[in-house]
Order: sequence, then C-alpha cells, then structure tokens
Amino acid sequence: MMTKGEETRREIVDRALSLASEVGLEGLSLGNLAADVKLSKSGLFAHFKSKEALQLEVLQRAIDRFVGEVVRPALVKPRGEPRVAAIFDRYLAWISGHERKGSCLFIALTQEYDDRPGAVRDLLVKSQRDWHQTIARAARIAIEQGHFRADLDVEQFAYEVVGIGMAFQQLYKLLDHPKAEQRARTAFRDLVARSRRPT
Amino acid sequence: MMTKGEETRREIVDRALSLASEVGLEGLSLGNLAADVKLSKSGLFAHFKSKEALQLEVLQRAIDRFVGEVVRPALVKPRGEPRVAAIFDRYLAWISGHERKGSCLFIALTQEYDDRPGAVRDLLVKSQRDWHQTIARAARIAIEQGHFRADLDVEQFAYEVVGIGMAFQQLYKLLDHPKAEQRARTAFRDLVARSRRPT
DNA sequence: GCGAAGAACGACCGGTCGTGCTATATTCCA
DNA sequence: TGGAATATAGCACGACCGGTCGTTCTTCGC
Repeated sequence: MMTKGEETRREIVDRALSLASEVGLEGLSLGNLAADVKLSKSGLFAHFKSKEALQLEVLQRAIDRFVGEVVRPALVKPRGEPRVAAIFDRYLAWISGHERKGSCLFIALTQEYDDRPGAVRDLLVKSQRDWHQTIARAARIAIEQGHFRADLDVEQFAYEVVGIGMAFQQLYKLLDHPKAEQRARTAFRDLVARSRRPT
Repeated sequence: MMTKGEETRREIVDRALSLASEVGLEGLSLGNLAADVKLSKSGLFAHFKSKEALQLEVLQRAIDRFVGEVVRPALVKPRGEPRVAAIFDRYLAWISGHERKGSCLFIALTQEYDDRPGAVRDLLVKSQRDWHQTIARAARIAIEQGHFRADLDVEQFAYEVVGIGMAFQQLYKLLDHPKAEQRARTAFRDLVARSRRPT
C-alpha cells in the first residue's frame, strides 16, 4: 500500500522527469512544476529538502526508466550479438522517444553538467560510466560466444555506439533529418560487421 | 578605424561567447555579462535591442570562430584525404578547446535548442547543416582524388565524424576519461580506413 | 471517532531576471 | 572648439526564482 504522500511524490517526480526532458534539470522551476501537478509551490516543495534533492530523484528515476526500457529488456535476449543488437535497438528507440518531446535526458545533461560540479553531476557521471560498461560487457560476451573478434576493443566499441546515438539525436531532433534513423542503423550495422569474427 | 561603440560591442560579444560556452545561451545573464565587461546592465543592454539579438550575435561569432579555426585552415591542405584528416584534427582541437572551459558551444546548443523554436535555433540548425555539408564535401573531393571509394556515402561519412566528435566531448569533458582522445582518433582512423579505395 | 501526524495552502522573503525610461558623460565631426 | 551624435549610468518595473513561514485541511492508527 502506498501512502498519499508517497503517491503525489511519485507524481511529482514523474512529471518533473518529463519536464526536465524539455528544459533540463537546471531549467526546471518549482513554480512551473507545481502548477503542472496542481499543487501550490510550497505544497510541492514540502516533499523535498531542496531543489537539488528533487533533481537527484528525477535523475535517479530517469536512470531506472532507462534500465527498465533499454538495458533489462535486452538482457533477456540471447547472449552475444543478438543482445548487442537489442541494446542498440532499444537505445535508438529511447532517444527517438515515443511521447517524449525533448531530448534524451542523459545527452542533454551531459552538456548541462560537464562543468557544473555537484551531486547531480556525480550521479550523472556514474550513470554514463555504467552505460558504457553495459555496452562493453555485452560486446565482451559476444566475443566469448564467438560472434565478435577476440581482439575487439570492447570499450572502443561502446564509445562508437554512444557516438552513433548522439549524432542520431542531433540529426533527428535538431536537424529533423528524414534519414536520421537510417544513418544510425547503417553506422551500427557497419560497426557490428567489422567487429565480427572473420569467417 | 573602429568607433568606440563598435569596440565595446565587440568586447561584449567576445566575453559573452566565452561565458556562453560554460552556461549556454539561455543561461547567459545580462547582469553577469555586464559585470564581466565592467559595464552597467543598462549600459550593456543599450547595445542590443533584445537578449535574443545578443544571443544571435554571439552564436554568429561562434560560427565565425569555428570557420576560422577549423574549416578555413583545413582548406589550405591538399584536396582529398589530407584535407579530411585536417578537418577532423582541427575539430578535435576545437572540442578539447585550449582555454575554453566549457563545452563545444554547438554541441551544447544542440541540446538547449532542440525543442525551443526561434531565430537562435534557426541559425544553429543552419550552422550544423553547413558543418555536415562541409565534411561531406571534403569527403566527396577525396573520392574525386581517388583516395576514397567511389561508392562512399559522404553524408554517412559526415554523420559518423560528428558522432565521433560528440562522444569525444562526453568522454573528455564529462567522464574525464584519459583515453578520450585516443578513442576518438582510433574511431576516425578506422572510419577513414574503410572509406579508402581498396588497393 | 479522536487525536496525532502528515499534506497542502497562501503569503511572503531577498534576489535576479530582461527590459524600459531618462539623464548625464563621452566621442566624433564640421 | 562647439554642438550633434553616441555611449553609458541610474533607476524602476513586473515577473519569476528557490525557499520559509504559520496555518489549515486531510489522512490514518488506535
């Protein structure tokens, strides 16, 4: 059973997450957010000790969502290349983001916090390191399965996947390029092809 | 000869550009900027009709700098692969950015404006399309020179270069990864290698 | 169903934001 | 060098910011 407070608190963070995708975590304003969830500013604020605490919860929720929508579903796929492909597929879907209006929060925050120290940045850094590691780990498994070359640099592989994703977001969201997804998929297909074990 | 007004106006935009690299164009505040150039807020404001006008000038200055530091120096290199390599080299240098504290302004603004319509966004979009085209054009010349495969998709090539650059910025500025530059150079070397005409 | 704990409210704080207006100081040209 | 043009300052504005307050209404355990 969820108490009333926990419930609205959940609502707040959910709505804040969606808002933050459009304006970032710094651009998020308590007044706007309160109006959005139909609370008074003070009523909303009472749920958090500070704005930074709220920001941290929002980022953590985003991380949970990302894991739930991108990472975990891929983990049920067969080990090796299929899993790597699933990760990329979900990653693209996450970035193009169904109902999500704004950008991928993580990519946006990368810019917002790359020179703004603090707890939010620390959590962001950790999440992004984890993400690189997740990709690298999947690639390493693909090596073990004999799908990928034994001498493949899995962290380099992760680097390039992330690059493909970021460029995709720019082409798709900012430049509104009709071939954005095709570009991304081509780049990934190519990357996988040259990561495979020579036959 | 430059009139006094033009001179301080220049100073303002210069300083604003450097500030914007740290806080973005929206995060830029007239008060801070005025204090920085030792003017009163109103004295500064008198030079521009609005904040948006200032933002546009700042972005235009950034574009001019980018052309001057990245594009133009590469154009003096020999047509073909050397020029492509020079573009990438200068691009990396621009992102890691000498004295620049913050991020590459264009990558940052990509996030800031990908869902914020207006003149600033329009100019940004134009500049980024130009950038993609600049890379693609250099690649096309490399095809003509017989350096690159005739069937190379030059826009795909540009897409991947941009991706490498963006991932580099994340690794370098946010994650502070010691091998960031190596990762970027490896990715590019690989991209060029598979773009070359088979011997 | 009563009383305590928790949730939400409205008013308000000191600050900062972008942007006017008016007046003074400085620059520039005839 | 004087007078017009320009550059800067001072001040005030309304809006909004994150955050605090005391108060009231609602939930919940006993």
